[in-house]
Amino acid sequence: MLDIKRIRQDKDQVIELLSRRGGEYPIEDLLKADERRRELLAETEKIKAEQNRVSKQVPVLKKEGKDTAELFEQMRFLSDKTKELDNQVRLCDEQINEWLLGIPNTPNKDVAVGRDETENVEIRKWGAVPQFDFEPKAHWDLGVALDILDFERAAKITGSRFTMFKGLGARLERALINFMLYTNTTEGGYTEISPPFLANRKSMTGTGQLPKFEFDMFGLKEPDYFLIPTAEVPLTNVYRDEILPEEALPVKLTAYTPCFRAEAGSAGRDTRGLVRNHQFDKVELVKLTHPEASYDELENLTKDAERILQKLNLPYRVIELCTGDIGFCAAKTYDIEVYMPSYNRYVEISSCTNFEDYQARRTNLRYRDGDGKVKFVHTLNGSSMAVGRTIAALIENYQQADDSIRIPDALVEFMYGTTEIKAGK
RNA sequence: GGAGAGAUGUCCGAGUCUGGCCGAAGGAGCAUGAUUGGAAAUCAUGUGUACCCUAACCGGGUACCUAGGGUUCGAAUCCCUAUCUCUCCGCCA
Repeated sequence: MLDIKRIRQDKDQVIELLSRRGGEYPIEDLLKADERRRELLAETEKIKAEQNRVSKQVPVLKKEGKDTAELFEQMRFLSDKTKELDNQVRLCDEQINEWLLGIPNTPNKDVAVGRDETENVEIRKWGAVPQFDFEPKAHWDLGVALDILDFERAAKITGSRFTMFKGLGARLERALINFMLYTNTTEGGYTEISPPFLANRKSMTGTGQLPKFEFDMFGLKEPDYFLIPTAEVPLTNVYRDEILPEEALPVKLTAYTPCFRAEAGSAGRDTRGLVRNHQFDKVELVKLTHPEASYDELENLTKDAERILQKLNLPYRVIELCTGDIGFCAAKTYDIEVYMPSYNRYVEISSCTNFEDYQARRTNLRYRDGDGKVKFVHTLNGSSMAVGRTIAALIENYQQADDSIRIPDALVEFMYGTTEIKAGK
C-alpha cells in the first residue's frame, strides 16, 4: 500500500502519478478520514493519559487509607468515553485501510505513459525468429499428435483449461523445472525454496492478490486458504513481519511451484493449448533489496530471467509496460515475450517487476539500516520461466519437417540424454 | 481426531497462582566510551516498534508481553475464542 504520510505530503504528485494508470481513486476521501482519525486520536489519547495518571495514584491513595469510591466513579466515566472514542478511531482505521488496500502503486515517474498494452515500449530483441521451409504446426496440434500433451483427458479429469502431460512431455516439463532451478541457483545465485502451495488470506493480501482480485483466485471453503497463483505469494511472504539486518540484503529466492488461476476475466482468450491454463508450472525469482538498489536489481533480475531463454535459444524480446498496463502493485515492469510461431508474434512468458515498498508495507517487511533506523525493503519478482508457455515455445520453435521436436542442447542432460521427441516413441 | 503443556523485547529468560509504581528483572548479543601497541578479557553507558502532538531523528503522549474479544477504575497477569508450537495416544503418505 501507499504511505499515508506520503499521500498527505505529496498529494498532488500521488494523484498525478496514479492518473497515469487511468482510473480514479478516493484520495480526497482518504485524507478527510485521516484528518478525522487524527482528531479523534488526539482526543482519546488525552483522556487515556489522564486515566493513566490517576491510575498510578490509586495504590498510593489506598496505602494512605483514603476512600477511592468517588475517584472510581469519575474514572468509570472516562473509561466509557475512551471506549466510545476507540471505537470511532477503529472505524476510521478500517475505512482508511480499506481504501489504501484498493489504491494501486504509483508507477515509477520514468515509466512510459500509455493507455494500454498497445503503448508498451520494446527495449531489446534477442535471437532469430525461426524460418520454416514447411508449414509449422501449433503446439496444441503437434503436442497431441506426438502424444505428449492431452487436453481432452485433462478436461475429463477436471475441466477446460487443464493439461495433461504424458511420456516425454511430462519428462520435458520436469526437465525444464530442474534446468531453470539449476541455472537460477548456480549462475543466478538464488536460494531455492520449496514453499507451501496454499497461502492464507494475510499472505495473499500482502502481495496484493487480495482483497481486490479474489475473484481470480481459487480458494478453499475451509480453512480460509487459497491456491497460490504464483510463487511470488509464498516467497515474498517468507520474511513477512520481520526486520532483516542490512547485510542480509539482497535476499534472492527462487522456487518452483504450480500456479492456479481462475482466469475469470479471460473467457474466450487463448482457449487452445498451454498459454492460458488454470494450472501451470512456473519457476519464480524474488528479490528483497535495499531501496536504493532496487532499480539496478530489476535490471539484473530481468537478465537472470533472459538467461533461461538464451540457454534454450528461444527468440524473445523485452518490453517495458506502460503506465496503463502495469500490474496493480507494480512501479515498473519488464515483460519478456517469447516468439510463438502459432501466434505469429511474441507472447508473454515472464514478467519482471519492481514493487518498490508497496508490497513491503503490506507485508510489514523491513530491514535495519546502517543508521539503526528500521525501513521498508523493496520487493521484486520475475518468472524464469512460466513452464507451460516455455514448452509451447519449444515445441513450436524446435519442430522439424518430420513432426519431431529437437531438444535444446542445454536441456539434454535434464532429459536423461533424450535429444528429440518423435511420434511413436 | 483425543488428552495435556506452552507462546513475554534481537535472542534466552523472570514475572502470571496473590491484577496497580511492569515497556516489562536478569543474562546474552549489539553500539559507544574507558583500558590496550592492537586485540581478548574487564569496567561504564546505552540499546524495541508503530502512531499522535511538535520546526525537530530534542521533548511530550498513546498503544503493543501470539491474535481477537470480555471482566475491571486499572490486565503481561483473570475469563472466552482463534492461531501456532511442543508432548502423549490414535490414524496415516
